[in-house]
Amino acid sequence: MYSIGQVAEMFGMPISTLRYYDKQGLFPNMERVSGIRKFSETEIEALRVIECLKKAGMEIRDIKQFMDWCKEGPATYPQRKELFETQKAHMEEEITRMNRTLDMLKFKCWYYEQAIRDGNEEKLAAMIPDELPKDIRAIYDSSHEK
Amino acid sequence: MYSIGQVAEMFGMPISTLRYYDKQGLFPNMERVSGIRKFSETEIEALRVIECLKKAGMEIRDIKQFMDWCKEGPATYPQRKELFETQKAHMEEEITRMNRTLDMLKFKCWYYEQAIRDGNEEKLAAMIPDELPKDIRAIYDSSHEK
DNA sequence: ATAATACCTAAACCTAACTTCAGGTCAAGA
DNA sequence: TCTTGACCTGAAGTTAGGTTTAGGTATTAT
Repeated sequence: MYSIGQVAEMFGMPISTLRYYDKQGLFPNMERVSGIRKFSETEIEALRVIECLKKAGMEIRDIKQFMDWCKEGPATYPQRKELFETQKAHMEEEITRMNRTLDMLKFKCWYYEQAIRDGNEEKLAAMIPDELPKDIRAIYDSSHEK
Repeated sequence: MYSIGQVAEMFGMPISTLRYYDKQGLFPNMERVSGIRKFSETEIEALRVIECLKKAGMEIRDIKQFMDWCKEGPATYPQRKELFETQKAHMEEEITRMNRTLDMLKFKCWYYEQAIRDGNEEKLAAMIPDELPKDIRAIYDSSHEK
């Protein structure tokens, strides 16, 4: 059994955040001894889950939903699975999108390297092939003004 | 030359957002005719850049900085390059982190598939090898309570 | 005895990026 | 003429995910 201060220390997060999570219902089983929160292994594990799910971009609302389903028992396995399937699809989409953005950033880095070397952007215009993806061209074109 | 309404239509965004961007200084060269905003090709291009940079997770503040540097001319090439290098590193880190999270989500999907098939989680305990990354074990362990 | 800690609460505050609102200008159409 | 529609402004409201504040309790150290 840990006090809120100990848990905050363990996870390197402010006490206020733990109280906030509790208020949002993320520790539905937490005990109290004369008003004071007692974090058991259950809550420690829940906190690890919370960190994971937050990294997955899940909102507090949805994390609470998950915690509530866990509390309800095996009948909610399908819902829990569905939740993770949705989250997985979302994350895959995000990664795809981010890789596209990364390509653009790489192009921009290359572009400015050339521009610095040449002293101006004009010579570059001729070098940029027309088949660049539209968003990369956009970012290229826009660098023209002034 | 486009009106704010036309641009909003073109980009599928609310007029209020365009006014907000303008107020934040993202269109430093925009003309006005008797108080009314006139979006030229320059602003259209700027808007495409804004969309790209927002996807890269850049804040409005930083996008404004970039727009201002563009206005200042070639002397700011190094700063602009630096901005994109930083953003690129940040995005690469993000992608790495997200792939780890994705692994966890895949595990969770698999896990619940088994749990649903078996009807309970107990049989699974024996199947989970000890060498699982800590965060995956955490999410596994936590599914135990109740 | 008293003062420092560690805990508690409700409620106000914070930031980013918008959105909504209330009130005003101006040109074109019925 | 009058009213509709597109534009303008500053200011207030919104949402998420906390953080800070003000005031209170309970235990421990001096």
